[in-house]
Amino acid sequence: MQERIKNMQKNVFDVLQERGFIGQLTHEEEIRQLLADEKVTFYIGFDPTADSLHVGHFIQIMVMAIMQQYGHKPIALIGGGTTMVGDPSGRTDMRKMLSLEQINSNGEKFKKVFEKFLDFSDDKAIMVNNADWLLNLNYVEFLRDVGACFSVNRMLTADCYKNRMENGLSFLEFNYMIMQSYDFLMLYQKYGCTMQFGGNDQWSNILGGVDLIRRKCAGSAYGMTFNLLVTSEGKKMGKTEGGALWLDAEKTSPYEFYQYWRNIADADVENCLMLLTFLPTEEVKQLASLQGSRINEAKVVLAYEVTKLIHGQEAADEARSAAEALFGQGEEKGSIPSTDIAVQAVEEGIDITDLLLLSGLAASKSEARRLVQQGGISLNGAKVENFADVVTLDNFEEGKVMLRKGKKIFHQILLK
RNA sequence: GGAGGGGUGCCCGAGUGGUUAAAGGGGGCGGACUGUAAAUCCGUUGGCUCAGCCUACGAUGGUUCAAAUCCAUCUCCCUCCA
Repeated sequence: MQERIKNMQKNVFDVLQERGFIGQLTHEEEIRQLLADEKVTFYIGFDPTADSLHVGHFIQIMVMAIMQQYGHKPIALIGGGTTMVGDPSGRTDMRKMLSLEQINSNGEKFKKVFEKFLDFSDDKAIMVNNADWLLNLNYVEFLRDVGACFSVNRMLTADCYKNRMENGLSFLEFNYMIMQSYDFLMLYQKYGCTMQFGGNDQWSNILGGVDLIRRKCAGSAYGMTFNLLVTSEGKKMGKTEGGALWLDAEKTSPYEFYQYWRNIADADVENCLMLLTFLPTEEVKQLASLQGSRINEAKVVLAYEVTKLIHGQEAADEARSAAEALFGQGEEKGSIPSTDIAVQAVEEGIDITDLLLLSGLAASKSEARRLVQQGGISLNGAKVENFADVVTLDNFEEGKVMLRKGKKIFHQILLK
């Protein structure tokens, strides 16, 4: 807490820069100055394309939270309107079109997450949905009013469109940039929002809005982008077997979530601590400087802190003790992923392959067989030698059996 | 609307009548080594009642003893022209 108060005196711009958030800026000096002198209203947009947010979004949320700590006012924009169009940025093919119902239900889930990280009381932050102004636009009116301000020639030079020139780009998607630019204009007029932030991939969309505000209102607006979460090798982070690393506990369990960060590469520890936790910079530097296997201590802190932010202290504690139990010494308690099985199913004996299938450790029997043949499966700590092995009640201790796949994936089967 | 090119396994991409469950690469998974790291090496990567069978090369129908490969129709995409 003292740390935070001390930080208060610093310019939030410097904090963001020091922590490695900042990517590109439209006007570096002006932005820095404004953030130091004024209470700035800024926005970040989130398109509800899935039923949960993921780590990429979390960085943006961190920025909003930090900005708010320093007295600035975030607008969390839910892209109920823009999702109807679909952002082509960073994509090689067109997005699947989502139904309005789907978009709305996703948007509701996003809302809940924002409420967890931002203080919306007393107008300290607001949440808006661009469906409110985009869905009922009059086409011709809009074209004359806003469309006239965009040069197709210039739009085509934008990176996000350039790489779609080969694979094709529909007119629908081509309009995305205009939609997002219009959002910024709306928020500028309605809430005095003068800054838009986003991931690096949003650069051209943000520029579009800055330009539009200048043309329509002769106003000054600014944009800033943040580095995407990538590994030291430049690969996108936050990918798991199941796709993205989701923030929703239903889609990525706290234990899996914890393990993801616990297993991060050495070289990425500092960056992740800076971007994904509120730990003071000095502490992060110190943790990241640990040498050799001691760097694992930093990974534990990272995993614990991030899990705590997303899933709460209790879930973080459970995930940590589960990990300690499985990988080291420690009482076995906590949240190891598990599957229930009926007693009668086991009484007659169940094939190990079926059990692997049931637990989700293998996607097919062939895969299960392969895993066993390659020595990748163990049951209660003993390697399974034969894929024809049958698991019976004798294998259960206190109503459960522990399966392990590979070195790090554990799964319990609970008798029911 | 016209002319041309193309749709192959998770992705990229070879393959133009049989020996092709389909080269090669990427990614994934497992193993070895380690620190629950990285790098490296080895193996594996459609399914099943697994040395046998089934399903697969955009879709449907056809030619053939035999088709991802030939023909027809449809469909989607790309390039150029309008």
